[in-house]
Amino acid sequence: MTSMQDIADRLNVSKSTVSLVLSGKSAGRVSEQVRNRVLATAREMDYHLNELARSLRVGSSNLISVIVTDISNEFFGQMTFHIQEEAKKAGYLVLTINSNENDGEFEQMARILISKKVDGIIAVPTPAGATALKMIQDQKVPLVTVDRLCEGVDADYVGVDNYEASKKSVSELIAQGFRDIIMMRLDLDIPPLNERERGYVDAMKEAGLEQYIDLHRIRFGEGMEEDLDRSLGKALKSDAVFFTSHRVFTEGMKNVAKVGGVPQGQCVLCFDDVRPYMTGTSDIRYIEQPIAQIAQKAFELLLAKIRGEKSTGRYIFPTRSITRQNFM
Amino acid sequence: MTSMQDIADRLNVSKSTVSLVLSGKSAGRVSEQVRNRVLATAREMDYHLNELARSLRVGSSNLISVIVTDISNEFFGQMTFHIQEEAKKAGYLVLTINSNENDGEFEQMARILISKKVDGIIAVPTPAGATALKMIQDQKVPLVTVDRLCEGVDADYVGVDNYEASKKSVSELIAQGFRDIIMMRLDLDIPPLNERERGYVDAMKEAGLEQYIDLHRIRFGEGMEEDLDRSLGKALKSDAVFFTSHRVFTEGMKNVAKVGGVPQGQCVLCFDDVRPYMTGTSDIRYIEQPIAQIAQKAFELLLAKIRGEKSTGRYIFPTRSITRQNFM
DNA sequence: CTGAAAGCGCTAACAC
DNA sequence: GTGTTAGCGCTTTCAG
Repeated sequence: MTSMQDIADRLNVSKSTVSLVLSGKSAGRVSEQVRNRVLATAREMDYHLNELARSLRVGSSNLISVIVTDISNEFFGQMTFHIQEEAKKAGYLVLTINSNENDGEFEQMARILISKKVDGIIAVPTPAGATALKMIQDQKVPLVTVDRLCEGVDADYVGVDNYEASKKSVSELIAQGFRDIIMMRLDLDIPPLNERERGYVDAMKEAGLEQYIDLHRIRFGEGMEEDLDRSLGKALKSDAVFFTSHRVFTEGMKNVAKVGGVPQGQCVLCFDDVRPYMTGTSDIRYIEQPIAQIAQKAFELLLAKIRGEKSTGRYIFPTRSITRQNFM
Repeated sequence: MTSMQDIADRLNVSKSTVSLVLSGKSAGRVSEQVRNRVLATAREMDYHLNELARSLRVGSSNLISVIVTDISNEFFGQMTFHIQEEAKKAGYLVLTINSNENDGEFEQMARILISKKVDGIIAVPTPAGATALKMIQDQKVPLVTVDRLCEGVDADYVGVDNYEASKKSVSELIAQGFRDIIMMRLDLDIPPLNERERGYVDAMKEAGLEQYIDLHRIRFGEGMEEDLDRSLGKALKSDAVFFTSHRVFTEGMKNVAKVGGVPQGQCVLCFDDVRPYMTGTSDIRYIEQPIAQIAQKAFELLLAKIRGEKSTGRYIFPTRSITRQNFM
């Protein structure tokens, strides 16, 4: 394919002149005439810049990466989408990576990204992702973590107060007369889920309902459906069920479909937007995280880091409890 | 950061030797002793290959790109996910790009990807994406198109028979006694939606139900909610409503939530997996596209192209109609 | 078995 | 205003 040299040869100018023109740095340094001829031949010869060469030379790739644990989780899908839109505005492309909640994959991917010389990484750490995060930092690649705080790693973080959000929503349910509230959570040892569990447990205790506390741990991946099947029998007899994440909710719903739907009078509570599911007569509510804001903040922090900012911070955004009333 | 030269200097060997070892090409060309010392110091000095330099030298980046029109559409989200998994196995990373159904963005992104020297592109073309596709082909970047056939461009294509799938499902509804079946489709001039519409219309006509044909076009983006609001009044009074894509379905469901859910006895039909929505007493069915297979085939074709395959082909996969019975 | 040297395509000093 | 030159970090002949 055509290179700057090719254009230079054709025009009998040097490739530095061509470079100046094509990279828009010709202002006052190249004559109008030459400029136009370069531009014209570039078009004519169907020239496309070789970013690889440019990146190698200038030491930055205009590429960032977003590593999430499960892209098929709508929450992360949305987050990635918003980060991409922000990145696009700033002239960055984004490599989307899926770690599948797997520490090994996370580390391996971090290694590859370092090699690729990405300009920065926004990551949702896997359960034991600290080593990978440290490797990223050792290589001086700008890093911001999202959704899950990783203790022991001094990196920017943006997320929500999962404990408070969970506790508040459960307390609301209790105030409205629900007693037998059970919780379905994934069997992953990650801070958000642990916090949501703690919020639930504390809310129940404070209301004197410890005898109703009922926690179901659902395996992530292999065995999920089986666990869901087993737990759902119990769930169907309760007053309310609290799904602690979008993924366990949708999977749970597939199972609920098998047994004829959510029982009359039961309330379903879920973390993350499930608006499209609030269609029937059943009472479905959810806790909304401000995804767009989280994504925006994460990218903003990353950009600051890329531009040399040293200090790190933790940013907590507020959640909202959504009940159907909000739509009427 | 450490380079091969640094390691070479430390060991008093040449960087070519280091390169040989580190790229695994040392078999029988470098002594066991030197090999081990190189490996050890590389680890010690925390060496990470600079892929940019390698790519520039060898002329390939181990990077492919997937361009979809709307990543927040679950169908495309899943597709991207599966392509990523396939790519990972083959040692490729994937740049996920969102064109937002916009021809201009599509073309601009194609241009950037060409500059980035991606090894191949899997694209869902925008409505008038032919020029961008041609540009990609002119630059000899391997290309396969998915979901939407772009007439006038000789590229690999993988998708489903939208006309047949739509017609068959509508005919089934009619056979089961539904008459007043209305269709909700996005206002995008793209082959799959046009085909699905044609399938619906033909099924209705063949059953002598042309007087019931009722097509609602919903704007994509700005105005979507407004259009949905207007159309849904009508929809609620019909026997059945056919949403032609996942996006219009979920958006529609948000609206349905406002008015108290799907009316008793009404049937909702949709393209693409909506299993988690089949929870209530309402009759929800869907047409399933074999996403994983489509993704796999697309990547397989791309890989073949990357490896030099010249001929192009079109691959059509079968769909399945899913009704609740399948889950019992 | 190991080293020297060229070059991928570009940018940025620095000269003229 | 324009050209020369060096060099980003790597791979790959080609010698020895």
